[in-house]
Amino acid sequence: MSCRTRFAPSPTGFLHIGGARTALFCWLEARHRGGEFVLRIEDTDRERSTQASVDAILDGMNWLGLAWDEGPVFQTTRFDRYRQVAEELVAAGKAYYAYETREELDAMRARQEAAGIKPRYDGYWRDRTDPPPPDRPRVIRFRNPTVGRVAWEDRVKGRIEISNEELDDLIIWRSDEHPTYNFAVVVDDVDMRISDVIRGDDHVNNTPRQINLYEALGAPLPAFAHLPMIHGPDGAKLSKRHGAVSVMQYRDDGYLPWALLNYIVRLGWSHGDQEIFSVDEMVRLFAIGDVNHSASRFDFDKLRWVNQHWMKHDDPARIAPHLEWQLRDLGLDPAAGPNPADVVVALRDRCHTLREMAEKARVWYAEFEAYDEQALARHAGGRARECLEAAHVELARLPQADWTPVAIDAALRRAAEAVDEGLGKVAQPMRIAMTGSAVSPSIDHTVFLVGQRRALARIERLLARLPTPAR
RNA sequence: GCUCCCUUCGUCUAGUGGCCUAGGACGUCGCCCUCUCAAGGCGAAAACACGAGUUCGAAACUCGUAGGGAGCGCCA
Repeated sequence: MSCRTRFAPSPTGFLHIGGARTALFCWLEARHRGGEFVLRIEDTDRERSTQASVDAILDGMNWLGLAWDEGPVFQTTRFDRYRQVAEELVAAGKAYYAYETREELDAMRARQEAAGIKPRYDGYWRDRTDPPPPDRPRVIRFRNPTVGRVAWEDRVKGRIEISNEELDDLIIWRSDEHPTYNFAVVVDDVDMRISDVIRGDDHVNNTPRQINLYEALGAPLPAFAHLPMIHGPDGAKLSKRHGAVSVMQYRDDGYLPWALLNYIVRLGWSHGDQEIFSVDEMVRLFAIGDVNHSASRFDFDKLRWVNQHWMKHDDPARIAPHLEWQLRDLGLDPAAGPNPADVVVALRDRCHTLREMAEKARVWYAEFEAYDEQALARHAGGRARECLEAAHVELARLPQADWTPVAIDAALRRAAEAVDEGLGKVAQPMRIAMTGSAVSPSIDHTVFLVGQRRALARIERLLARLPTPAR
């Protein structure tokens, strides 16, 4: 059987980090083995499912670049099929009608909990042949085996075994004519010929009853792989405060999609000591069997480091479009300044996200408002005026074709020499002239990106503000 | 309560009985480099949850204990 995996979110929210990693692992396993990856939307719960969530999930998948080969398949389009299978099971004696009301079931559960035993359906209608009572809700329950054990070799966790005595006769068809989750999943996975069910380990407990369903349907069992959870930095469940926001929030915050993938692939999976993986490498090296058993915590510091790594080591031209997106998001016009790829080169050692990069790039796309007074006080006194004047002379002299960081560096060094000072004495006032502050990338790049005309104008602007020396 | 799962530096992890005086990475700290800020280089502190057992030998295997997580719906 060739490899077919699926990612099956329910559209009741956006795609968050946990879902994204599940999707990634499903996608990687399929790609690695040359198989197919199916996207299925589990929208049987009409109350909670929304179109907005469907769109949000699709957006997230697209942004991450996790392309699916089939789907999205909506479960709501398959109700006839679920009903047909449920009725076949009844006809085959593998499922039966039951007529309890919700209130009766709640009361049964309450009694069992009070008695300190695991709440389970008592099987009242399991073997009853009396005619159906009138005016009662009717559901279909699966006739779960009562003896024996269910076991499977989980591809992540190893052998897991549970006694059938722990299971009860689950409802597969609700009184409101909807299938239930555990049933729809199995019918879909069988029909879609899913070979590897990869999902969060909150589903381990569902697996044995699903296996029984497979067997009742006479369907071949897929391999199961249950992924450990991802927690927030504090070890608690991911909440809005930390990771449980939409993956799109990571785009807004300035993370590269492939950097986010690199970070999350290492949550629970590793390949020796390697930390950095391109998407191609992940596909080549990933194997679901190498995934860890234990939950992990989301660490923003490491994500930021990985993101910077990719900003530093990728082709700037590949980063530039993402920076442009951020510039626009800040209300800046990328056309009103230098080539964004050059900005990437100047700033990538100094920031961890594209957001920070765009904010720092502001001075090249718009005039800055005011000078940093503290910077002025520290660096604009002494011989700052002479240094700036010398720099102005040298920079004005540069032919346009020589407006490069290398030539600018040489020019500023000549200026420093002319006033008999170290480069630092020229660089700091220049920095203030260029950006208004005492912090910026190396002075040659800073000046280069401002552009020649604007650079000269900015020197003049600062000179005009400095007190005229008494001659 | 019952069932299932998990447990190596603060965090992500390497480790499949001797290569472990437990390795790497993020973060932290120190030094170097330096036109600011970074980045980079070098270095440091930092972990096998606990207890028994198996074995010549255990981070690794077994059993217990503790701690954490998940599930026990006509939710998914």
